[in-house]
Amino acid sequence: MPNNLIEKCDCDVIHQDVVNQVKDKMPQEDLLYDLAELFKVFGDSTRIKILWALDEAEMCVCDIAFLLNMTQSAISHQLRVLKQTKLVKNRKDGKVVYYSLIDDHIKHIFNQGLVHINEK
Amino acid sequence: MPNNLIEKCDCDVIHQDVVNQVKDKMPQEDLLYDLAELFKVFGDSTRIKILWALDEAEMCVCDIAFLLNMTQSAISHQLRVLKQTKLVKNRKDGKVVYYSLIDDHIKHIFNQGLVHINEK
DNA sequence: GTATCATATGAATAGATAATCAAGTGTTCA
DNA sequence: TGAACACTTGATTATCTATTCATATGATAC
Repeated sequence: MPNNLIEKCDCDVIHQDVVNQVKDKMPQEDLLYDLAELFKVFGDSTRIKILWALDEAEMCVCDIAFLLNMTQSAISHQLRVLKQTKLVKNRKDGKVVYYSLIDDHIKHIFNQGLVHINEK
Repeated sequence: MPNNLIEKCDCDVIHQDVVNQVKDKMPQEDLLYDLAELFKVFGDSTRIKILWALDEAEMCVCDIAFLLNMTQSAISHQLRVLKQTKLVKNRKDGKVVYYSLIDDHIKHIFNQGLVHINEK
């Protein structure tokens, strides 16, 4: 154990061999952080609904707000988040802005999540 | 539009046909809520790390705390969340509590997430 | 121009949450 | 029995976040 590290766990029963083995197999810190950030985006039912809806059809902000019975402002804020995460794109037609999905893996990730839920 | 509903969007350009079509295809509100709750659990890098680690090997609280350089208490709190979500289980051996994964879909969900990240 | 409409945005607020700290279980072992 | 240990738990706190409200932008139509 390097002595320049302040280890926060001072347990005696640590299984060093197992821990080292696992440590070697763990992905980069950054990658796991990015992964958590992605799931954080999915971790809100409003955004889940928006993504699910956009997987069915391209829609304008107004349509989504009406569909989910929420204010246009709330939807707009969430669409901003989804756009920053590169999950949705938009096109402008006059005053109206149409949103659609970028990534076609999304539904697959959702379905895998549902598998877990149905098994509980 | 049923007049007993307070619609929060009063736009004029709503594409009624599209909205209705999407509405029919949307899963139950509860299901999408549960799905968001699941992803919320994945939306924290500490929990992601714990789950990834436990996918490699069964470990005690102490091992995980040491591996992630966090306090045992913080890990214990997160393990509680993961247990409530039925993502991990534990067994007791004397003073030591060993945790392991329940669901083998988890890694698959993570890998799908990574596909999205790598495509950005 | 200006009125209207669809959307965006910034500030504010209420609610959620992750880590910390301190105290509590329950087990082992001397 | 009681000290030591692995872990849990409850309260607290700092931080984050989703919605709301008010206002801004940018396009259309008159």
